[in-house]
Amino acid sequence: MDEITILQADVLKTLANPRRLEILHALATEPIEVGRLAEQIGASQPNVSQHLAVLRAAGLVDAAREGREVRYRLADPDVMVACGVMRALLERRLTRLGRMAEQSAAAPVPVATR
Amino acid sequence: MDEITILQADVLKTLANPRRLEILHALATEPIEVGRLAEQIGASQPNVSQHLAVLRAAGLVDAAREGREVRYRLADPDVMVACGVMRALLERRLTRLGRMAEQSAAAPVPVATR
DNA sequence: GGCACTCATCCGCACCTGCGCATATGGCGA
DNA sequence: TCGCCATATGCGCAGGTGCGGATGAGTGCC
Repeated sequence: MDEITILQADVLKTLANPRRLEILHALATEPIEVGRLAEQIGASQPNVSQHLAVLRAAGLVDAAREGREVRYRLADPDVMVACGVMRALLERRLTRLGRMAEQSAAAPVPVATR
Repeated sequence: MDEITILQADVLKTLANPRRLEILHALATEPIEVGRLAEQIGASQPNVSQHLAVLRAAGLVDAAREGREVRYRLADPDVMVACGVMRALLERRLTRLGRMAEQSAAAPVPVATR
C-alpha cells in the first residue's frame, strides 16, 4: 500500500476527534497555555494534556516552556486550511440538506408541525 | 461543543483509514464495482464491502445497482479536494524532513515520533 | 425452479482509544 | 530546601474498530 496514504490516515486519525479539533481551532487564534486552554474548552487538565501530547506526536503542534507554563502553538497553519476546506464542504452539505428538509416539509403531509 | 465540529470529527474518523483512502482514491478515477475494486486494492470482498458501507453511511459515496453488480462512485468530489490539500501538505513536510535529514546526517532530529 | 454469481451482513476476536482518577515530574519563589 | 503551581504520565475500564471466516440476500441465466 502507498506509504503516504498510511501517513495521511495517521494524521486523519489524529484529527478525528472533536476535542482535538476544538484545541486546534483555539490554537489557530493564538498560542495558549495548557491551563487556559483546558478552561476555555471546558475539559480537565489531564485530558487536554493528553490530547496535546497526541497532537505533538503527530507534529501538528509545538510546545514551548515559558516559566512554569507551557505554551502550545500550531506547527503548520496549513493544516487548518485543509480543515477549513472540509468544514466549508460540510456547511454546504448541511444547508443543502436543510433546504431539502424544508421542501419535503412543505409538500407531503400537512400534519401539525410542532 | 460546536455541532459542526462533532460532524467534522465523524467525517474525519471515516477518512482515517488507509484502506478507505485507497478506495476513495480509486473511486476518484472512475466509478467501479465492488469485486473489481477489491481485486484492485488487494483486499477481500467482505472487507471492501464493509468499508464501502461505512463510506456510504457517511455520505461520501453513492451506490448504484447495475445488473447483479453494484457500482460505487464519489458522492462529493470536493472531499478529494480536501484530501488533496492535506496530501500536498504532507508531501511538503516529507521533502522538508528529507532535506533536514540530508543536512544533519550526523545529528538526527526527533521528528515524527512514532 | 435451480443454479451461479455478486454483494451485504453477521459473528467472534484482538487491538486501540478516550476518559476519569491518582500520581509523578519540573520549575519558581520564600 | 521546602512547598506550590502547572503540566505530564500511569492505570484501569468501557466502548469502538478492523479483520477473517461463514452465511444471508438479491439478480440474471439455463
